[in-house]
Amino acid sequence: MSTERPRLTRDRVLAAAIALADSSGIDALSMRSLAADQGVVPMALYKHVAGKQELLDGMVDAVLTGLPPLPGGSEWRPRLRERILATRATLLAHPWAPSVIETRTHASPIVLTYMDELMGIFRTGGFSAELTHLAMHALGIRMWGFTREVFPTPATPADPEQRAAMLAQFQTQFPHIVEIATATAGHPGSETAGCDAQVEFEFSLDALLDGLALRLAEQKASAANSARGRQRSASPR
Amino acid sequence: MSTERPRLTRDRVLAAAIALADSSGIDALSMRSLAADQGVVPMALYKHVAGKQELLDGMVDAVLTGLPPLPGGSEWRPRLRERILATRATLLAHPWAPSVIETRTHASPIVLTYMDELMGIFRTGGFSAELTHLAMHALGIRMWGFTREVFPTPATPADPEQRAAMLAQFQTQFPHIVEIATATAGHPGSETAGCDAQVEFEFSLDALLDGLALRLAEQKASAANSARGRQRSASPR
DNA sequence: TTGACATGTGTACACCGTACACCTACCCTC
DNA sequence: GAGGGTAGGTGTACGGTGTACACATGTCAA
Repeated sequence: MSTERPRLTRDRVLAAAIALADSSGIDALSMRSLAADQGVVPMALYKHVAGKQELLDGMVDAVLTGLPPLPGGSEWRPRLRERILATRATLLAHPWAPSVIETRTHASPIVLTYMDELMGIFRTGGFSAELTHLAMHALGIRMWGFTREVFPTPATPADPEQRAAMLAQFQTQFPHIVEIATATAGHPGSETAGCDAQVEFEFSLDALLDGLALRLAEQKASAANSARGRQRSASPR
Repeated sequence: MSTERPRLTRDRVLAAAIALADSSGIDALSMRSLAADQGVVPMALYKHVAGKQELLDGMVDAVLTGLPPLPGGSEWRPRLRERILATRATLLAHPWAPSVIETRTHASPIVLTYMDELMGIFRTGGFSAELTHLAMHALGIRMWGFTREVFPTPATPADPEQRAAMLAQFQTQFPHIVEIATATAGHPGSETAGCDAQVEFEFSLDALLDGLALRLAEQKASAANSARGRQRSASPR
């Protein structure tokens, strides 16, 4: 008579964890709350998941499974751009994903595959192994389609009079912040918590890709130079 | 006879917290461990610090206080570069700083001052308010002198035979990762936890600055264009 | 039918942050 | 000097966390 609840599965546990984190936030996701959500005692989860860290690892893997297939072609830049923006689109559905990804300490095969594919895009695009390494570092967390927003806002007092006074003080103390905040006040959604708005992300990504394109050109030029040098020093022999 | 311990101060609490986090890691820093370290009961700390979050805020502020003065001049690029690298040098002494900064939700006046100064560097360098806004987003967490390393390594089995088998499997499954790992194996310190190695950080920063320089040139070009346009349409009147 | 094994339970432990009431020792004022 | 307010430190307690360990149960194979 107690066979109402379907049997627990690792996949079911992960799906429930994702759903719970999506709806109630990552802070509300504890082994206990997840167990209660599944109508089960906390320790039951440990039969399907080694612990909380492994649960989070699995959640990331499960989300990454939804990624579209790797774009083909040999032009590194559009391929990379498309890939990263697709990842962004996938992760945007899960506000907790950025912070969880950032705190992972071990890469699962799925994560490794993702990174290997990105490196492959660089390599087939003409980047040397060395330059690919640096480029991956330059991408950093941006390879996951988001950037950590470090634009925290100070607490504003509720009383409007006090707030006006604070704004006046701000005006003299942080003139550029006020200028930029007012200049871009019309942008809705630029205050998104986990991920920054689309336009800002694309700006950042494209600026970085410009820088990498310059480095690739330098690499090709120096390779051509050294080839000429080798030819020159080899021919007299 | 119990007057051995000097009186607690907010500054003393913050200094003790920083020292404890430096030596034992940020995970070992709890209100209880900090209190024990100071020979005091946990709740005593709350007389000087509102709570744990405020403690962490204060730790960041205390570290930032050690920053060198803002470099002068009007050339945005060397100024920005010097500023950020100086911040990096300051934060490198505190491995916990990156993760703590990332989790702050409110900006203290000290943090706001830092960001305002960065914006000032852009503005005096010719960036429009709008472009400065985007540039700050593009800097993102890199404005603090580090980038989150998202290069986690999978757990390697202790048994050498198993490890060899794993490496062989890696070779076929993640060829680019292996290629790049072996190509850059000689770099010591590239596995640093919180901050990436100096060369990688500077590469990333410079690549990004290249991209921003291009955007600044575009902005100036379009401003000149629209000025010409205005002149042309105004003169007939 | 029986036993093995996977699945779920119950209890317990050591932590965490912090609310609240209390005590104590100092400094300032009369 | 006496008195009192207050800042600093204490003790206890509550609700939360992850998870180790022993035990019960239910399902499938032999």
